[in-house]
Amino acid sequence: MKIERLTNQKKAILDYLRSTSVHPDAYEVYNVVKKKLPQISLATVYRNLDNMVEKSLIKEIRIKHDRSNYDGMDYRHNHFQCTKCDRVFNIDGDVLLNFEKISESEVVGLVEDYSVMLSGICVNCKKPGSRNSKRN
Amino acid sequence: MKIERLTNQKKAILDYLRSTSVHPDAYEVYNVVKKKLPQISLATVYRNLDNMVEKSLIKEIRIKHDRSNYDGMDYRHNHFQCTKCDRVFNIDGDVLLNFEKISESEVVGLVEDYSVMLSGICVNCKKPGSRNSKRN
DNA sequence: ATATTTGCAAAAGCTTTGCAGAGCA
DNA sequence: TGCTCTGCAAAGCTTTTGCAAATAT
Repeated sequence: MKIERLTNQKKAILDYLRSTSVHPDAYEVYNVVKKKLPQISLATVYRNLDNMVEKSLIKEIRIKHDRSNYDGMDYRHNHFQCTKCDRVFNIDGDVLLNFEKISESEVVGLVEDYSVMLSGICVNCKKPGSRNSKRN
Repeated sequence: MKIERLTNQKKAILDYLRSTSVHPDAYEVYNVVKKKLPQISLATVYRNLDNMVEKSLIKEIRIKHDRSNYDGMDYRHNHFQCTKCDRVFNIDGDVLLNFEKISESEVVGLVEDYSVMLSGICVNCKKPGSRNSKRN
């Protein structure tokens, strides 16, 4: 992995993502950061976002089907997406343990559905000597 | 909403998605369906996938960050994604109620993390007279 | 019969990449 | 100084769209 340098661009992007809960996409990040660094380029934003996702400084989430959005909050949380306005809200606390509490009290709104994505190492990749690699 | 016609193309696409658990993307669907209907076009596949997602015949899921994948299984389930090979496996049963059982028994593999997306109507959109609409 | 759906090709939109110069360590 | 990072522009990919012909009902 490449050696890491802390540039103003990277700092500004991370600062912004840490300060907001609007889950912006790359272009929104670009527009905000451009106020501080007027000649930053969109390509730099993309490169840094990728970089920060890779080292788990931020998370990539899917809100719309044609782009990535980014979540810079550094505490564990989950999400609630409104099916009317598409906005995504953060849900603090452990959803799995408190699902009934959350849906009953309607902390964020009326919960109608949910989907869970577990992640980890699958049975195949756990086998000793397994050389599975990412597919295209 | 438009009146609906059942074309061979739509039938073939749905048949394929109902028969597999590989969560293909649009291009993979196109390549499989092309064996039955050699001159089907990729645009038709996209149009029908959109259409079927809209009326909840299938689900759109995000496996890779640059495209949509599709899940045609018509029973309720959730997913487990391997961080090594990126493959996505179905998890039957209620993950929220059986999370410990699933992670302890390692049904699909070693569960290291999870994320939950709830959905429904947010507090704002629930307000009477609310006219929130989808954002770009 | 006729309005929807398809195929084709082109366009659109998000994201990535090559390269020369700028800037961090 | 040396090597990474940036900005710019172009390219790459996935997805969408216009339009005339085909097709479901």
